[in-house]
Amino acid sequence: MGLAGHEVLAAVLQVRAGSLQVMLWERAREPHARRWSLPGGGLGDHEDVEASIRRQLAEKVDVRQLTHVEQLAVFSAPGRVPGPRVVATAFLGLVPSDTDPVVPSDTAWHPVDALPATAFDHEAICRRARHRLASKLSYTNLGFALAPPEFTISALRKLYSAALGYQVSATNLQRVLSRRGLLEPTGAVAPVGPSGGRPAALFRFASREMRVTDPFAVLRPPSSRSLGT
Amino acid sequence: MGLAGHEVLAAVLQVRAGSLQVMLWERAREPHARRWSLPGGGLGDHEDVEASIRRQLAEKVDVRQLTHVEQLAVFSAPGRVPGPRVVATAFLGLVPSDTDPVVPSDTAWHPVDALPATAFDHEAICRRARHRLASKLSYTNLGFALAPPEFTISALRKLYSAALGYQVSATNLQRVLSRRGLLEPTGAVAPVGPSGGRPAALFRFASREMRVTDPFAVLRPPSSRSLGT
DNA sequence: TCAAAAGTGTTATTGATACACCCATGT
DNA sequence: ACATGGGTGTATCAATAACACTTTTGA
Repeated sequence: MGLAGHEVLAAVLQVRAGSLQVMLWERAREPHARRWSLPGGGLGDHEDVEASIRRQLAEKVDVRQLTHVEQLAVFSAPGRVPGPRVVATAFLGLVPSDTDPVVPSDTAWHPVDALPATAFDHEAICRRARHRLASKLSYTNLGFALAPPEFTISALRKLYSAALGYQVSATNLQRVLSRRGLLEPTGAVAPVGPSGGRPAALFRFASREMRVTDPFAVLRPPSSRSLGT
Repeated sequence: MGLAGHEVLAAVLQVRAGSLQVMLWERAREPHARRWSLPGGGLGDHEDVEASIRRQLAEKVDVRQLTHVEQLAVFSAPGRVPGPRVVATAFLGLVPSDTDPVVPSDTAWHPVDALPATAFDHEAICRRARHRLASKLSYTNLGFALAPPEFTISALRKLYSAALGYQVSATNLQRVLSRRGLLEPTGAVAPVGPSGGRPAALFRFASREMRVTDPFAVLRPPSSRSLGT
């Protein structure tokens, strides 16, 4: 059984100021000093990889602000970091847009499509995280992890547009999510803006656990209609 | 950086005799003697996890018969195997149905919905592999990895039905795959069976590289039509 | 009364399922 | 001829994109 260093890394994503951003810290020491790096670190002996990444992120960001964590992939190229071989398990983490975690002074948020110079293979991990997020927004209820507990439809539209990288229609977004039973009105309305206009109704996600909502894109099992009676 | 044993494991799936089966070997020694286990082993110092699983599978099955290999997930619970901690990177492997790999005497194929007593967390890995395969058959061209180079529509129907676990219609399967440009006729026809009937036309997959064919189930980007002119 | 923002109704389109029908070949 | 599958045409259904229209409020 090969012995190898094992680290866990997370691309923590949040929609900030209208764009999808990732949390990075600036390396002070070699290797790759002054380059930006994903948070993470070594795997402890008595924790699994998910517990480990949650523990390590707790040093950067309040755990309660992490609304979703999932494995992305293993990165294991022998030369991915200088020196002895280190295998990395990469994660995607999500933080809702209404929080502004207090981060250490070496840590900052960067728009995912304008990354600074990054360390090691961390840019590839960011790309993977972005892609996973965009995919899951389409076929799961993962939007809850980016959104505050309550939000207006136009706020939600901005979140989805930023995360997907293209504009989505508020009208159709509401209808798709409502038909699937993901969205429910709270009954309250948001305060109105400086320039008037109708106050927006507030909504929440019906569930804050990730659930697949579109399991069979095609090749669905036979409908119950043709089986019944 | 935590040091940990690292192993790679693969659930190699094939449609055999009309059912989806997984390759397992029977453990001779403790721990978990007489239980069935996924092929794999330790990660070497100079290979990444994918090279490693391909190398280790080569001992069980001719590499050229492996039409697809992809990462599933990391399994890392501290107690997943007795003794010192071992982290496992699990893979899905696929073998086309027209091959019958020569396997060692301790190794055999088992239908995935009637598994024998399995070792460690290997049953969970098999479940994960099954689920991944079924999902990807719906939104990628992954069928090529289960199918022979040429096949009739009804043979393909049997493959998809076995892998998905429910009957699919030959008519609609052909149309869905053709519309997406995945399937192309070879021009040849298959030899006719003992009881007559029209000879079936032969088809092949246009590409034998995995490609996503249904990238946006919903929340598609705006169509080119509304952007043009 | 007007402007701004929110939300609804309606149509068109796309892509899938279900199913009837026609075709080609061996016996 | 006819039985045995293979393949095609077509009706129907479901979900979504596009867009015009109505509603609600503040200035």
